Amino acid sequence: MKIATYNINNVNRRLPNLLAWLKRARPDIVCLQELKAADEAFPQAELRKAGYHALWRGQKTWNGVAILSRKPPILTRKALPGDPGDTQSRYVEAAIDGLLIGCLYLPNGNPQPGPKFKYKLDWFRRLQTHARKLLKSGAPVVLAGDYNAVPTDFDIYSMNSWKDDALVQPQTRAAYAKLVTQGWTDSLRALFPDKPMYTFWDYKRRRWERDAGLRIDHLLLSPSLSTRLKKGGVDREERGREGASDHAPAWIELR
DNA sequence: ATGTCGTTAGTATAACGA
Repeated sequence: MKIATYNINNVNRRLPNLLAWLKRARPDIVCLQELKAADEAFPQAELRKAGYHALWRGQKTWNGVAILSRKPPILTRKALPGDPGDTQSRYVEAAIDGLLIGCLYLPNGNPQPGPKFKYKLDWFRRLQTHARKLLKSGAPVVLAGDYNAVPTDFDIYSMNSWKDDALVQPQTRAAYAKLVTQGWTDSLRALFPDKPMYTFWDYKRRRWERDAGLRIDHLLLSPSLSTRLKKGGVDREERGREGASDHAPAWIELR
């Protein structure tokens, strides 16, 4: 079973890229982030035609998450618990084919310090709480998405112009590490301990051309799934295509 | 400090988020 996460950076603008990639990569399940589309603007019909069911929580202009799947999904959550006042569309969760899939878009948090960074850390804490409950349930869980967290200096081409960025701050890294040490497996790092495995290249300053990337999209596996991890990768070539998102799809295959 | 890309408000450009 192939599971992918892809920050699509506007699902309607990138729809041709998305459809072409789905055809090439043939994933069974895809977590999408940054739909940047209201619920009613989600391209459900086109994706259905391409063979995918979808569950989504959209939002005009910003955020928005979706889960695509070849088999019909069962919605389990449309928001991360812990703050009923949080109106941003950043989490959707579903049961598909014996798995529980959490699709998340963690806040960027820039500029830091400030209210946006506080929101990021608060959101991270809520994710830790929810993730701990999922682990305790014993269910086979994949938590996939754009974490907006660079786990270590090895996950970035250079720290020089990112020192003050929310993605690399010690608090961000500590929050990610604390989450993983609950018992999750960072699949791509587990499969490739010696390769950076970047998933994002900023549009600015020719960062794609220079391979100045960051690894911020992650697929975390609960213990029962970590033993089923067979293959994984990043479809880097998607980042180089015409009209591409600034992220590339990251994927795994489970036995 | 800057870079890029796209959206929004609201009609030309500036601000904003990522």
